[in-house]
Amino acid sequence: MSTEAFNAVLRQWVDLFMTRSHHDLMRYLKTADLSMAQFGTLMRLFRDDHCGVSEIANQMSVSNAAASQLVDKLVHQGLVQRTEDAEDRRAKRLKLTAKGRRLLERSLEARLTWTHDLVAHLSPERQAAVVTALRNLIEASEAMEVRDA
Amino acid sequence: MSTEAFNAVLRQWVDLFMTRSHHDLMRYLKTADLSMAQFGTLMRLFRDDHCGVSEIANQMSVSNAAASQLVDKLVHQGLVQRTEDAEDRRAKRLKLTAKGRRLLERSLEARLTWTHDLVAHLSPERQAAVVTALRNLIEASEAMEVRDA
DNA sequence: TGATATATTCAATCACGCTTAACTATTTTG
DNA sequence: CAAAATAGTTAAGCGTGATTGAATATATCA
Repeated sequence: MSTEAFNAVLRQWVDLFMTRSHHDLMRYLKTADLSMAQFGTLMRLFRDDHCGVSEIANQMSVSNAAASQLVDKLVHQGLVQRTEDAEDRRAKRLKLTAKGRRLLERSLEARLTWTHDLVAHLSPERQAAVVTALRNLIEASEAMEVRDA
Repeated sequence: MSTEAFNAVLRQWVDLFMTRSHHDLMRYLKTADLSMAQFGTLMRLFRDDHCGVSEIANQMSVSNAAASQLVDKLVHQGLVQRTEDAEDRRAKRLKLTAKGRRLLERSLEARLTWTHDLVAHLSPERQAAVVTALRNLIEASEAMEVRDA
């Protein structure tokens, strides 16, 4: 057992999650009129605000110019706030607005539509076990360094 | 506790998973030269092969014409097999090729890069608990009806 | 100070994917 | 059997988003 089983089951779960939630995400992005790169940008800012345009470019695997345009649209939509960085005035500091945060939260919600009935298929004991296990997983994830580029 | 806690922790996990794995997926799709819709199509076929063009269109929220073009590209890349349906000769039957399946599997792998060190941050007992819990989750998911459009 | 590197934006261009509309082939219906 | 509906493909046009190459402003270094 151990590592292999752990990775295998994690993989299986991700696989299942992705195949089931992809459709919902696509529909949501279409109604919200967001490109995948824009959505990724919002997610990046959700995780960590203090972030410049170059970092977005790197994150999304596009050019700096493209990232600049992309951010510009998000700013015009009122989803992102763009201010000068006081310490390095070449750089901009990007931040989600309250509106942007709300939109992102709804998108996560959209990916979970299919799980609404999931709880009914699990006994209370199993539900509790899942909750504990996921909490441990989350805790462990947060303990890890956030990988960069 | 119960349902609310269950949904909350599931949501939190999905949130974390998405924000961490999005970058890896983007990079992978870029190197594999796949659009998000193409990737979604592969995932759809991974879940269930016996599927026509219209269903892809519905799944991806695009027109039939767009789905047809999209599928055509995947066929030319050797990722999807397109054959006539023997029972209804108007329809086509789409299926992943071995190559398509491999590509999709690697893409799932790409999304799990960041979890490679995760196991080190969990005690063996907790690892075992996670494995059990996820297996239950997977089992429950598979017991559910697959939602359609 | 002068030279170089970094962060971002602007402008022009280009390519890709989507949409609509027309068309073929097959099946179903009345 | 004729008419209508269904499944899919093809073609033309369009819009969005990406790239490259400059331009601008700031920062760092020798």
